[in-house]
Amino acid sequence: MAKKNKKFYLSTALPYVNEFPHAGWALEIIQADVIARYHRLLAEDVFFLTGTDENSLKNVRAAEEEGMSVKKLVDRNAKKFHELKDILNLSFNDFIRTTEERHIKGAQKLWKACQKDIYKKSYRGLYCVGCEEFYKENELENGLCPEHKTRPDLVEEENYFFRLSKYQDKLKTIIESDEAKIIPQVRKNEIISFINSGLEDICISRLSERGRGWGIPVPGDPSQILWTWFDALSNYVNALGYGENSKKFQEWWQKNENKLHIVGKGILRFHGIYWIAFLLSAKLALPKIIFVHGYLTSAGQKMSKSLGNVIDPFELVKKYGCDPVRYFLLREIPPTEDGDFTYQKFEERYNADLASGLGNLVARVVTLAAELKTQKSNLKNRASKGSEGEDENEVFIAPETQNLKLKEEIKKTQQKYKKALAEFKFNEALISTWDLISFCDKYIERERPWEKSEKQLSIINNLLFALDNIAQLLQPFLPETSEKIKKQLKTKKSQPLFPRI
RNA sequence: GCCGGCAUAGCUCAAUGGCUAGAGCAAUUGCAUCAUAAGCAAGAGGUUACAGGUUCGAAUCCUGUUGCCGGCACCA
Repeated sequence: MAKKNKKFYLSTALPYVNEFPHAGWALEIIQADVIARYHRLLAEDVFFLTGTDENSLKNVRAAEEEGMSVKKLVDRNAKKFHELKDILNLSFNDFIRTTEERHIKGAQKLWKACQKDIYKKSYRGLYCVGCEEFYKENELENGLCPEHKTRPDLVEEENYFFRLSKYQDKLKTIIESDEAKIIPQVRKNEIISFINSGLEDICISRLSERGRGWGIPVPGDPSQILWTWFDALSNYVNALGYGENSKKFQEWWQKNENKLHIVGKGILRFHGIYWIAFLLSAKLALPKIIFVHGYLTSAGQKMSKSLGNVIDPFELVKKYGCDPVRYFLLREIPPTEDGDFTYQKFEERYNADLASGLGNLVARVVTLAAELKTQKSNLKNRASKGSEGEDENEVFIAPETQNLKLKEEIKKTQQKYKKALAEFKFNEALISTWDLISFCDKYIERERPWEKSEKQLSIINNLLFALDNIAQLLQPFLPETSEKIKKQLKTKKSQPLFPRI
């Protein structure tokens, strides 16, 4: 009888596809990938979801600027986002686009499930015809549109509203008690203080003509489309088959405790409040954890087209390779705060940690092991010809080591690593791993395994054992490098992992 | 403006109110030569933003000042 593994569901946010992906998005999806791979290592069944948000008016406008149909634009850009899978070695299981039938069906089903909390009301706002956008009073410059320098019209239209106010107390309890846990604490506090300031009902539909008909129609009222956030958030259940109430949906969402959303700090409210409220209204299960990461800046500034400082993950990988990019983002950027990218910092990290640290250690150990292997097989050949095959095991990764100090060091590293990952502290998990690398360098220096001695074999075995463990720890972070190390330990053929820059 | 957070070595960050405030990177010197000029060791680097206060004792707690950051609803 096959044992049922623990299930683990995680999602990234869905990025707008009005532009190509930048390195900030790479940060989020790489963080998610590490968590997914780590849980697979723990022998859990993992479902890792990502995708693209395509119904936004932003996409309509981007298409107009480029003079192409919206469909064509979102197809082209969504493809680019999906290409990151190969470029960054991502292991997501599903990629949902909000223009897919399964999504549309699910979003409309969620709307109907929330029906008792939805009502129609007229909405008044300041509307700029040029921008085709509503502005708030404080967004205007001297009462004029900042873009067109014209006076916006006071427009009134009927929209559907969601009774968010009704859920205020319930939401407060859920967030405060960690029934849906927001990590880190500062973000949780922000959400609580936002709830405490009083929740008003929110508008969850738009007039269809404002979006040129692009968007998901409100069930029973085709003159309106779903507000993009009501639409987009439902992807987390739609990909599991909420639309047709599939077995998959029941197993992975309704009956599964381990559900994680990974989001950027800018969209926390949509997840920590609105999404929870929609789920409560529809009487669906709630996510367990919402992990909120910071943003990636470029040379200290926000990445923007006009500043020309946007970091392109495709270029980065082309120049340095996939694992160095993963390593930098996970090691250098504090997981829950903003972190900065510069080429100088990138290359410093690369040379110090990857080339001189990990790469050099693997090279020296593999070379030592290879030399010992050659010596041994020469001796053997002189004694008796052709007893091949046994050599392989002469110098091999010992399944155990007798060196208690090394054993203890590895155990200590594993514990720190585990604790760090449970708290999404990717950088700290890597720091512990690099402490073990440094321990090995000191061990080599002390034991001098390049000198012939009786201990030589056991020293090198110990090192191979340690490196095998290091490769294992690196697997979620640097999957390709982890494989390469394991292969070199086996074949004893040294090949530079990270050539110095 | 209101609320919250942060300020520690050149850089990135540690330090339940308690030993001489610690690591890594960068830089200096010595040792080593298995290794990708990589490794190891040592010394150097500090008014813990500033000014007060509480305490036997403060980076840590309190007050004030300065600076930076975040949140403050429908960003369609």
